[in-house]
Amino acid sequence: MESKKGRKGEESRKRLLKAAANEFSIRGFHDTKISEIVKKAGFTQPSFYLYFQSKEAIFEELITDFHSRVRKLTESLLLENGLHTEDVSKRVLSAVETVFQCLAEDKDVTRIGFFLNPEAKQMKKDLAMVLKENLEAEQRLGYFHSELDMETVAECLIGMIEHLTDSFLLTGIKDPASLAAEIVNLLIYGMLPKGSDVR
Amino acid sequence: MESKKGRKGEESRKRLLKAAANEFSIRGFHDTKISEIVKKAGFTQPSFYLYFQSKEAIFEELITDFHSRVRKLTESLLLENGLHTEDVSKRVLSAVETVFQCLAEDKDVTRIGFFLNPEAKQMKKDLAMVLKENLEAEQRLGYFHSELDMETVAECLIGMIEHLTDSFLLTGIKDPASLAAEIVNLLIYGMLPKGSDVR
Amino acid sequence: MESKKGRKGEESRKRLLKAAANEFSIRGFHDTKISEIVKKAGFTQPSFYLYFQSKEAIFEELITDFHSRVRKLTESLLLENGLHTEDVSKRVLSAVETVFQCLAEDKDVTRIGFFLNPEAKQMKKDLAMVLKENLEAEQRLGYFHSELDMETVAECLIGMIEHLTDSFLLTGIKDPASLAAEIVNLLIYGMLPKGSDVR
Amino acid sequence: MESKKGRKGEESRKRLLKAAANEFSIRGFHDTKISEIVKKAGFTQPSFYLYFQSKEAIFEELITDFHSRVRKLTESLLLENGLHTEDVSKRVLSAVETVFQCLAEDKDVTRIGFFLNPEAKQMKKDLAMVLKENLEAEQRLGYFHSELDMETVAECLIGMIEHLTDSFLLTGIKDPASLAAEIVNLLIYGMLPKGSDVR
DNA sequence: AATGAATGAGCATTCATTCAT
DNA sequence: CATGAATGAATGCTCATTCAT
Repeated sequence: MESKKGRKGEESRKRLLKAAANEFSIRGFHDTKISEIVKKAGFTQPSFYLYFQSKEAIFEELITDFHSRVRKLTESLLLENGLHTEDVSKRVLSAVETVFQCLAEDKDVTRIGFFLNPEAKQMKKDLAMVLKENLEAEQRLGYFHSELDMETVAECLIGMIEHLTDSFLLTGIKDPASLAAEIVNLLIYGMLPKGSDVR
Repeated sequence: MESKKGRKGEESRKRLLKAAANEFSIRGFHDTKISEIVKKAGFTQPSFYLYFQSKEAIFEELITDFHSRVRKLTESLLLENGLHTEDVSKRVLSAVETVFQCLAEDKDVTRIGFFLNPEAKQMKKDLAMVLKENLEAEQRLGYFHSELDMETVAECLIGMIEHLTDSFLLTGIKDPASLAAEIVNLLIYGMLPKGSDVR
Repeated sequence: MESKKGRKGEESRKRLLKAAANEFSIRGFHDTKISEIVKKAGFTQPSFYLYFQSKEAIFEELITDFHSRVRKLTESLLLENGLHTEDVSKRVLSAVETVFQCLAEDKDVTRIGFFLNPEAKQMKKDLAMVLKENLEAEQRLGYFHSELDMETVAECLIGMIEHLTDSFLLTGIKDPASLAAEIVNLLIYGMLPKGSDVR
Repeated sequence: MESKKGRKGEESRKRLLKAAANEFSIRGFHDTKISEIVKKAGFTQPSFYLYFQSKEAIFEELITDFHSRVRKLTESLLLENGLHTEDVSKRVLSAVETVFQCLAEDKDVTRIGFFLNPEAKQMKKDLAMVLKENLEAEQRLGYFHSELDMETVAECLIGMIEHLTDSFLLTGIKDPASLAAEIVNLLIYGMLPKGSDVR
């Protein structure tokens, strides 16, 4: 079922995946009909089953795709942890921007994997943990003040990323770079005016 | 159809609403079956249609409930804008806590109205606008530094609230007060250590 | 699903069972379509699922019906074993006739349970064993000659019953009494002419 | 379409027939899928249609094979009718054994042609008629007692053969010779003990 | 001689909804 | 106020079969 050979088959498969990603991202799992996926891809219904076992299966595959993309992201974030550029804010900025770039790669798939997928919660938790570790490393080096609970910070960061992705990134209103800048600027420097006595 | 009088009828209606809220919040709109709602409420299928026109209708009603709750929230936030306690952070804290309290009132309904509902986006946008206005008022009074784009701040705030609500509030892990404290502490004072030269 | 109350429901269920029995017996499991069963019973498709879980389920139920009928048969055969009328051939005749009568009770169901059902083999084996025991009891009393392997005899009997049922009983060509008479006459007295020296 | 020449083609055709016979005999007509036949034979689906017009066609061909085998059988039975060995029982034995031998030749094909095939009934009828004629010939010569209805006897014989074939021959539990012996012994001499006064 | 790719036609099943009581 | 019984409308999936190479 998935061991077809030729170039053409591989291409048809991709066409179906793309059509499915789009339909799922617009309509959600249940309101997406195989008949629509297949029509969008220019096939008839049975062709679908030439490449995928079921509606669930293709959904799963899209999610798995997203999963592996996120895995690569977390790995790259861990690496970044090592190299220390002169400025903390630059390092954090770079990390957040990397996240947004990853989420911008394939918008339909992101919508599915990051928002529709019921297991997305775990994925976000994982991502939060990586961010937390990076932040704690910086904290130990004295770049952030020591009382901050970095787990909370990481969760807040995830929340911001999530919301801004949904509202501005996937809608095409803003790009990864500026979203990252906004978040980091806010987070790092806080909202109080320059001279105010902090605590 | 929806204006039955008797005490008993009113009670049955509420039982159905409650059961529906729970089912929807667990399973989402499409995976929720009338048959399950009705079973949970201790009725048979036709009884459902004694009180609600359709599956959509009961979902809408739950959303409307949530909507009006949120409307009250925004109104109270606007009012709070007027009274100025000694400390900015206290005022912001109070506002954010109010939001969390509102979202904690009925968890099932919040899940539906804030996360499942496709129109939730608009509601969040509205909420963001109110927060933005409050923040801008404070900013004009010099409590926050002037370059901050308060729209972005408001959106970030919404993101954090959203995520923390989903992960900690609705799961019962944390309460409104502590969640509000965490967010505000982070947002207001930023992450840099006390003595660092800000900008 | 199967715990409906009213008289009417019970009646509808029976109508479906009857229609299904007929369709299955004519067309076999696979060529029988729910749509036909339902049409024959005067319903629309979904009604079917009001009473039966699936096509498999209704087939199973028919088979189970047949099974319990056969079980009663074997029990009555065991009882008959006790009462000894004057004549062996009469006793055997009565047993075989009982079998045919049982198989004639509901022809459609017999066709399904005795011929279509893949588990029919086991049922026939069981039936053969009961017959064998009865025959051996008679044999021990000296009514049959002692070298006969009663297991073989029972199997042959089953074969005859099976074939005559299929060819003459279910087609309505012959009745239980005459079929039983024919078989028993042949079996008991053999084919050789009266005076020939047996072995 | 069915008249390919080459050696290899002929061989492929046979491989398909064999695979089909096996699948059909195990699963029956409807539960047998072309895809399985073809996999078993080591081909891809379209190859099937290189040799057979349809699923029905290959089934028919297998049945026809069986048919011609049975035709040869009946012819040989008619011939045997002529040669009179000293003993009736030996002649009957030989006939029945010939039948079993024929049915044992290719078990898969027998299962298909003798049990699955809806036209098997007619074939059995034909076979019964031949047997009947043979038996009547013997009867006229005084070898069997004259009141016996040889049609019934023939039908009973068919029933026994059928059942024993299904239960013992095709399962490999017993061989043609012993099966024939058991049947004939029972049929010819009957079940009553030697000395009992017959009728 | 054989295959990768695609399709037409059909069927079981599900679910929201209604009718008569 | 409530229910037993029934249905219209979809949709996922399977399978034999064909086309182009």
